Amino acid sequence: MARTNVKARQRENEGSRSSRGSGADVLKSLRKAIRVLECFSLQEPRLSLSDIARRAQLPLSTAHRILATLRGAGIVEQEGDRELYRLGLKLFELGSMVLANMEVHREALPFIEELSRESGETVHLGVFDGSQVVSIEKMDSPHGLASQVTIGKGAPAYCTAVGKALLAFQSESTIDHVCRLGLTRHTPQTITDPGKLRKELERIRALGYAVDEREHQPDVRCVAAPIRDHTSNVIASMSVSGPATRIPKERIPLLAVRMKEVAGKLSARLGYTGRHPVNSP
Amino acid sequence: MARTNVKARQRENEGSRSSRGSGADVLKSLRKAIRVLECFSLQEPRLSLSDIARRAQLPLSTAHRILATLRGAGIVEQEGDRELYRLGLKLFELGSMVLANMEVHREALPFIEELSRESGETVHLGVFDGSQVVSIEKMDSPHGLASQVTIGKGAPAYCTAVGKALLAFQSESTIDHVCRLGLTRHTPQTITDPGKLRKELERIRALGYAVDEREHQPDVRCVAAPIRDHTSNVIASMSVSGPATRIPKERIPLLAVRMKEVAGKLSARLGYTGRHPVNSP
DNA sequence: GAATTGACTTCCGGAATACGGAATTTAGCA
DNA sequence: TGCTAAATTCCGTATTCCGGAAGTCAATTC
Repeated sequence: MARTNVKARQRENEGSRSSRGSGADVLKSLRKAIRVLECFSLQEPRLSLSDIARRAQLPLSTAHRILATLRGAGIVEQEGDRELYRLGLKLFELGSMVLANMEVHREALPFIEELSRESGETVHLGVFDGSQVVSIEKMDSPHGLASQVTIGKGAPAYCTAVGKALLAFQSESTIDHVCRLGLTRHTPQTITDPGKLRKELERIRALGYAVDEREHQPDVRCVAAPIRDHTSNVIASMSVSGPATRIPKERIPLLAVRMKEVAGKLSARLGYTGRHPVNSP
Repeated sequence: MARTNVKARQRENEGSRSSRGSGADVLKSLRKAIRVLECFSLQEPRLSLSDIARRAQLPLSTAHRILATLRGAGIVEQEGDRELYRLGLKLFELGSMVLANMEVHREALPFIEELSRESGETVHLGVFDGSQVVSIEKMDSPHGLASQVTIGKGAPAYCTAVGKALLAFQSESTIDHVCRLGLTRHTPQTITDPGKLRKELERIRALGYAVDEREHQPDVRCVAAPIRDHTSNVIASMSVSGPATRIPKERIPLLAVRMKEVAGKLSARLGYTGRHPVNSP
């Protein structure tokens, strides 16, 4: 009995330590391996053992053991025997499967192309990962400027059109979470006040589209509309974006109408009927 | 001296046991987690706990614990609390980084577009994962037929043009490995005899390009050429492919010249100078 | 070319951690 | 409402992993 209580208490403590809600603190070894993978970034795609050990806060021998296992599975790669590590092909294969199975991505492709052609600007499709926007498709118009955003890389949700169009339809607690992570200023126009952000999201819900008024990159405007699936939940959003000179404020209302129209068509293809949300108890 | 030899032999044994290069049998828990991820496929992207436990040959409770941890990290996702599991966004993010950091992919894009436009056929860029080809980019010509191949999915190395162009320049032991895995017949033209395959690879090395003579898909012909980097190693290959009616045998020599030319240009951009291979001791 | 340095790799005993069978809960179905 | 199949949780055990330390290797310096 005494023993059981001790264990239970230990588990509780561990739970509160992670402070991340519905996660699990179990499988510490696996968590460490994930920490190792998270060390890699677009900026630093190649890391040495000691770099990784430092970043993941693991002893050298532990990091080494994890990397050896990951390498054996093709999840990380290493040129020679004593070279830098990088993420491996297996990870790419697994990652591609995520997209291939994402219905919205498949269904969106023709709409994205159509929008890109008719607007002459860059079109984005993004989903929400709980705190950031992940761009899952982008198409640059041949005439437009190539956009800076990379597919697969996270971008802030609170200062991009795609992000705000998604964030506006998330739960209150999710919005709280994003605010708590901090609203970092990227341009003079970035909304950094949680109160103002909430007002903005309110407006987005009312209008049915979001505008990025040079809030993320200077001199870039975007217009985005939310996409719903058969459960009526907003699961993605779509934007057009371009240099502020080419997308003046006057052009926004028309673009917004068009984006809402296309997002509506796409939502319909995903089974959205406009009825009340399906409750998941 | 003696000691060093013993160690070297041990390493060799491990290598041959796992049959995948320098694997490691350490970290069983991590290996189990990887087995779980490998259960998912394009055909079956959504699996229940018991499906996964069966496929990965794990007890239910173990599989459940692993999935809970992976879910906590966003590597797998689950709609409701008791729904099917699927691969998660985090995996997509990690996977995209692999491509973004792959120099050959970046540098190849303009060449791929050029080839696709001028040939009017589908163009592929692939790399070798040790036993299969992984397509890392593909571009369908607007006039051509949309190809069946999916980016990120592995395809056989021994019966595709991209695959053979890569395989021809791999080590003898790698070629052995591929033969040992089996040369499955896909069409009447598939080369299923290891001896004949070796002859074919020989020919490819001599000519500098590979032809898929309807060996993988019936009535599809491809021509591929290898791409080298600054170490002179073949690291990727590029192909044009189309229906046999539109790519008759007579057209192959010209296509081959063109593919070799483009592959050469791309290799040059990757630092290939045509000098002798850099030896890695 | 010997010695120093810094980084990577392996070893090993202890104990924390993960295992997995069994019990419990949940949901769907008859 | 009771039944079945699946998911989830429990908990004692012992397997597996941990991580400090010793060993190896390669590059650089003197």
